[in-house]
Amino acid sequence: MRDKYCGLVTKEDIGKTITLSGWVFRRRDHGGLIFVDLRDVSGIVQIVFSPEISKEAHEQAGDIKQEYVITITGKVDRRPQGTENLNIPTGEVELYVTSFEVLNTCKPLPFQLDEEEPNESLRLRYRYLDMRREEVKKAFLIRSLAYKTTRDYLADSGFYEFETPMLTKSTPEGARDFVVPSRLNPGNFYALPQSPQLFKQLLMVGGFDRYFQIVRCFRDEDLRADRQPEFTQVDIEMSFVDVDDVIAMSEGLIKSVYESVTGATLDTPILRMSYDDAMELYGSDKPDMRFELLMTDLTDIFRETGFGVFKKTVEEKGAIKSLVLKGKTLSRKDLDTAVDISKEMGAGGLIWMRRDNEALQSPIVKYLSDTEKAAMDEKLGLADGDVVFIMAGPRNKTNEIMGRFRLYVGEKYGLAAKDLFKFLWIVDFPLLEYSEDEKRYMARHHPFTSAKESVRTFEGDYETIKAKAYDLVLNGVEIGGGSIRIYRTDEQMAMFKLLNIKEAEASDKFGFLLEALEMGAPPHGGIAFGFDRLLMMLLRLESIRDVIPFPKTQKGACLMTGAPSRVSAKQLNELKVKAIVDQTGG
RNA sequence: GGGGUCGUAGUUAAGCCUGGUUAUAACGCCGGCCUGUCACGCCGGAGGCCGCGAGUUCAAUUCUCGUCGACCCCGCCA
Repeated sequence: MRDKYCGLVTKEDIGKTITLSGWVFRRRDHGGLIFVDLRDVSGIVQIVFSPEISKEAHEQAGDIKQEYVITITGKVDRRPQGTENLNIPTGEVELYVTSFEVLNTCKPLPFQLDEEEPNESLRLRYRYLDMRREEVKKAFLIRSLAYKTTRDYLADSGFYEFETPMLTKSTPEGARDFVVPSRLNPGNFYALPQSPQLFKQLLMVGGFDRYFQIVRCFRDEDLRADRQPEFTQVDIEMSFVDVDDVIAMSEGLIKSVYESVTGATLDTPILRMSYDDAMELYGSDKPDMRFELLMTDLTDIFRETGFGVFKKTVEEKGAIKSLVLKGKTLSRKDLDTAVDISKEMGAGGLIWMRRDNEALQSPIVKYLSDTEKAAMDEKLGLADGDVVFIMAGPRNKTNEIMGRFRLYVGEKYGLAAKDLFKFLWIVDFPLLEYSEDEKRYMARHHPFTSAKESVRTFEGDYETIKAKAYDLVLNGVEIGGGSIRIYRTDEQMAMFKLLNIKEAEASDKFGFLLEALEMGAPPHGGIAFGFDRLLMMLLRLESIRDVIPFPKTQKGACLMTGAPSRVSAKQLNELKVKAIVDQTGG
């Protein structure tokens, strides 16, 4: 049906008569001559219908319209001098059509493929048309390349590829599960995996040493620009490793994917930062490193202050944190806006200071002593024109809000160079987090994460225990995370105890894992990368939907198929499931 | 669960703040002309429940409320 791809016709083909097949992209009918850009996955090539070559073909070509599928036979020729199109790879040649056949017609399109991007709902409803658009096609071709790079790298590094069950067991902790009723076991449900976490650990117990899987995962939580209910992870687990081994392997993988996707070089090792430093300096566990704008702790300067807000913060052992914005001119209105924004973010307030004529100007400057002002000048290295933003309050909360405010300032004043890729490892996460809701400690990562010291024998403040867990961050977005796992039953049981998971519950939910740990489980650990997110970032796209062929809307709907939808009473009966909402009407 | 933005020919947008005659443009579509275009060009034409429902008003695309849908954010979520 064809001798080669449209986009691959070259000067080498001049003089040959070849057959091509594809879609009619654009046609330019000059009456006497008709030009058509014929498109397939590889690109486009210009074909010419001329009455001098074939009167019949030229006449019939009047009927072909946008996106008709045609197969043509014609002679490749060099374009007449002066009519070459250097904007396309095949622009020096064209085909004179001797005969063609319409393989399929196409109704008028719901949107044009070569113009402004249509509304996203429309794109998703007709995703198969949207995919014909150049930029969309490109994203999916690159996605395919990224699969290959990933598989090649991991296979070359001694990893074995496995598939793990999609119909599996609901696990507590973590995200809400999607559940699937079991017809053979009425009243019982499978859960779709949030990740293959336990299976990959069991593969290590099974002795496979290095596992990977490019795997679909499911989480029934609310969607965001970078979150879909089903998404793809590159899931990895390794035996006889510690943190540095997993990180080194990961850097190799990320480097090869990054380089194949972007064509640029990635220098490794990637910078590492402790969770504590990230929170203190950037107010985030996924700092955007494309711009500096570090937070500086001013608490010490105001130990003896007379200014009420700061005084109260010091007394309550809170923190006074600041950001210094250099080289930007802010109006009073800009500053007021910043205050409003900070309040929307949950700040009690935001204090701003401007340094002009070697003096600080601020609504609160009259409450500050000369010593305090001088100390600020020195600690922040202030120069005229600098703007200082200050927040005060409980340390963790203030860090987080200031961190979000930092991102706002970075965005508003264009501090982050758009073309940068800044990778960062966050390490030494706290193992536990106290949940006010549940009145107990929760595993920050998951309950199989090992600590940097034995949980079994630990005494003291549990919140100070650090986990052997790590996240990979790119431009302020988490693109992967993992940990070294607990591999001994006694440690695992101690961990469950810490999390207030009762022995009965533990054995009900994870009995198989606990048993496995008793049967010669090797030390092991791993990581999982958000494949869609990584691609989204590397392609500089705004939404994860742009790298997923058939994504869901924010309400979890597929606009093309209409899923989710109601099922028949018969289906529900077979499943012994009763819907609470009315199945017949709205 | 909460906050916000958007919804006007097939498509992308303008009009709406400040209500009033025939709702505007470009692309697409239909008809005609055109032998070197490549976002071809020129002439002509058709195409609108101004998302849906209610309210205010003499009068609503325009103002108000509700609702549906899409998107962004918080909560939630590795």
